[in-house]
Amino acid sequence: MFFIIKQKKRVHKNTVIRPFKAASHRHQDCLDAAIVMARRLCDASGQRFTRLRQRVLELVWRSHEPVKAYDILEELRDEHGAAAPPTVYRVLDFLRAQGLVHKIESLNAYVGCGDPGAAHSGQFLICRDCARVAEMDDPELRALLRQKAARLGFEVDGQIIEINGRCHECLQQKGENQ
Amino acid sequence: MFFIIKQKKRVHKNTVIRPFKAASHRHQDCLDAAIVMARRLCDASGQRFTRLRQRVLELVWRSHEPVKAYDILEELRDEHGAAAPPTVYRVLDFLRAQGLVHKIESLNAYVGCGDPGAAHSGQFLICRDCARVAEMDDPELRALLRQKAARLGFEVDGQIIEINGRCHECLQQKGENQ
DNA sequence: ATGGAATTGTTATATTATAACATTGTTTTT
DNA sequence: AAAAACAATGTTATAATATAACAATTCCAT
Repeated sequence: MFFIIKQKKRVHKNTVIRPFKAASHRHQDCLDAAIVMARRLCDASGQRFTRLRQRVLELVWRSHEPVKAYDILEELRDEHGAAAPPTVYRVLDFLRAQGLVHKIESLNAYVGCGDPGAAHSGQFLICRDCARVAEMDDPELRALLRQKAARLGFEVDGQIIEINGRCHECLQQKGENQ
Repeated sequence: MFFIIKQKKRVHKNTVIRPFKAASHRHQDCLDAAIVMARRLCDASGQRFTRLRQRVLELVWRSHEPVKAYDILEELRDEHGAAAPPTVYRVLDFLRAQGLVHKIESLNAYVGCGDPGAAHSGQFLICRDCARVAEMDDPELRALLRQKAARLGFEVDGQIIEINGRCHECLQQKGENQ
């Protein structure tokens, strides 16, 4: 008797959560998507997605480069008079708690999360030429890390991974300039 | 014809560069070793291992917990009158450039490197109970990271890995207290 | 000993972040 | 609808981290 086992072709789960987008991409779409998702998530979890919170999230998503807290602050001041550091940091803390925003520790700056909802601490690729940031959330990487730590008897409950280097586009440009 | 291939037992290269030491360890030995290595390295590379630099390195190695720049500053002031932030930051920059000290980005704090000489940006395990830090430098981990990044066309030239969790000792204690 | 380079000192200020309490806004209860 | 309870934001002050710019000192090679 035979069992024909259909070998499931290993689906390559896409671990790229926030890719390096082509220069030509319609960034407004990124922004819109982020806001829609944020609203949905907040609704679902009973949190209030206030005007201020939305505005800060928009500012974080203004580009694919990490944004500094004090840059956000300055924008808010231009737009709406008041605003002091706690305003910004409180909102950033809120957005981080919801998984909508990540902090890049090595830059003291903030980026929008490409896949909020699935709580995670991603793995960031930081291009030193264009300053943009991509985000991965790779299970293999996480697993290996956990395994290596376990060898020392260490129990992982969070990881910060920030990789510096050059993105595809900048590498190409470098090639052209030679 | 046969070839007998002696399967080389995979030597498990020790990737732990700075372990969690038992509470009972003679810490003076850690400190002494660090200073000796530092002097040797500086001699070899024609750098000056001055009194100040040595003193700061000693302060960084005072324990296995990361040390804050301003704590070092305070110590220096107690000992020797003057001293201002630039003094400390300059020395820390020097020690980092020599690979003698690492900065833990997520803590804004500094730890001594367990294996200076071999230039590297290690992988840090940070215990959230006892605050101590261990350092690994695992080639597999580095390779996987590089490989995953390469899939996105990203060329890695440095990584920051800081893992939060609980060290072996603290896990054991937690067990006892239950 | 002297000129040049490296190191350290000094003063001022920039950058990043939080504490503590007051006010306003929103929801729930009555 | 008024009041109570809570969440969010405003406001003031200050803490914590880090660098710029220039002066003084120390060290080393000649």
